[in-house]
Amino acid sequence: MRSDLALFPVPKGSAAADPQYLVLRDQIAHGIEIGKLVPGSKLPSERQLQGDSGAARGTIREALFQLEAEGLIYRRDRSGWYVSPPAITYNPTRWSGFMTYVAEQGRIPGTQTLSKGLVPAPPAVADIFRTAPGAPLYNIHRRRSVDLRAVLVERIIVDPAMAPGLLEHSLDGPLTQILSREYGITVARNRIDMKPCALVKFAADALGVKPGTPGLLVVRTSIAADGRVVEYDQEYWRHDAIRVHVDLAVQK
Amino acid sequence: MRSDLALFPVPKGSAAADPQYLVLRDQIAHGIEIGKLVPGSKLPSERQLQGDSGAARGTIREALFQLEAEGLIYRRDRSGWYVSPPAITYNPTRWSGFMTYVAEQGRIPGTQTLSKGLVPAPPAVADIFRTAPGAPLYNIHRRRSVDLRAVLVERIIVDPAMAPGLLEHSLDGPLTQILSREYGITVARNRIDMKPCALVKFAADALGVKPGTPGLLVVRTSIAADGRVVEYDQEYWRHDAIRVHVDLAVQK
DNA sequence: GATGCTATCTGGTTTGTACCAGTGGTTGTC
DNA sequence: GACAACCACTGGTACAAACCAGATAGCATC
Repeated sequence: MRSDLALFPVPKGSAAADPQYLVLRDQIAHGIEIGKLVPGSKLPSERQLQGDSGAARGTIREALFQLEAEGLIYRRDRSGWYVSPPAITYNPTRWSGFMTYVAEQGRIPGTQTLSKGLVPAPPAVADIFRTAPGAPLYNIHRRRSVDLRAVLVERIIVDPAMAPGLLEHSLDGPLTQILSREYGITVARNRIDMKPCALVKFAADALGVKPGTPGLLVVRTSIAADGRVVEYDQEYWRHDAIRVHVDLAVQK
Repeated sequence: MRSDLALFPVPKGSAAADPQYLVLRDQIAHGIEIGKLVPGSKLPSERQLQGDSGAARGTIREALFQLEAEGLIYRRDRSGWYVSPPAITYNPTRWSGFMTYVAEQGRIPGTQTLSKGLVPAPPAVADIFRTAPGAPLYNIHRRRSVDLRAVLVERIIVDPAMAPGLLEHSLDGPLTQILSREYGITVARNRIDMKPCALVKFAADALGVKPGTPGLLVVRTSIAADGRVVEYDQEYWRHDAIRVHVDLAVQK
């Protein structure tokens, strides 16, 4: 069975007036549940499903969008619809980098650096780094994948004052390691913000999805023991690829 | 300006080949940004927009769905489209109940108990409470609102052994307070799981939205100092109503 | 004043058609 | 064997036309 956070059975509701697209949704979802369709496998084409069910293509697509919103399937542009692999659990409390926690879950992590360079700090970012607006900051743009499927695109900002020459290193590995090993920087605190979002164009393009596909925006600010900001990181995740788990003691 | 987690300007991308529905989206989004449309206000009807823009109704709806996915607007079934109010920030690290943190953000919290009773524990839930499958547990179903708009529906499970007679109390207020004041129970740890989801039928009905509307599922398990589970809570949030903020020290 | 009916407005669903544009496999050439 | 050209297939976008069903407000009635 698909792992699911919702352990309670969901009341079925009267099957009476379910619109056709929800009925179709149920049929496909059932196929996934019983394992007729395994993660990664391709669904029949829309026109194929149309022929099978007799519904109009628009109705078929409505059902597919539904399943996509639920994270059960995803699409590869103009290639087809595929069954989603299980999500990666992200645990901000147990701090380990992407490469580590993906591997721990028995999956294969991958990283590609899309671009790196110096950019002048926009006012809001300068504020975070406590530097002057327009001051040059390292800007790294990476794409990360699980089992060869791109799951997130991120933009990392680092102050050159903290890690001079950072861009000379290969950034396709764990950045945390580089910062600690090469520069002796250790992170003391993390501030993390998350919100469901629609993937904006630059993220959608990098992930090869349609702009507007649902996603999760995770913004992480890593802070050193002396209070300086080590790293500011915006991650745009595919919404079906992530699950967040936080385990914490209650602060009074 | 709308508060936004993404502090960096998003590269515009070539405006050349933007499909029509994205152009429409931009126009409406612009209207919201400059304050021509304020939170809570109603958009013109779909047919009205159709007349204004000359596009087909389907195209108009495509643009509206886009804005909905981004959390900028929401719909009230068969009533119209409205501009979304700002999201509530949810901070699991600073533990205070819904009533408290909503009020702290200058908004008006509300709670409605939809149902309460005893249910036999499904196996997975029994496991969490370390009790026998089928053992009776309190099951509370509530809807919570911000400024009179329903933002989440939750299902709370409590073991009667820990809080006998709990259902006799009014549950339209903070549950945490009842548990601590009436039963002397204090929460020591919280385990929280989050994942983007589509709102299943029962949640969608309670929130008055279409099933499949994007949402965020938050599952919280509260644990007492002695390790017993105090409360198991599934919250289905409207995706545009919540933002999560976690602030934590790095554990080695 | 409260109640209940009704006309109308709004989004919800479905069908059908048409054409565009990227993917990916095949074929043919060098 | 490598490469380029080609083409069939797949999803993406857009239009038009209906009809359904809940929301709402105004009106008539009790």
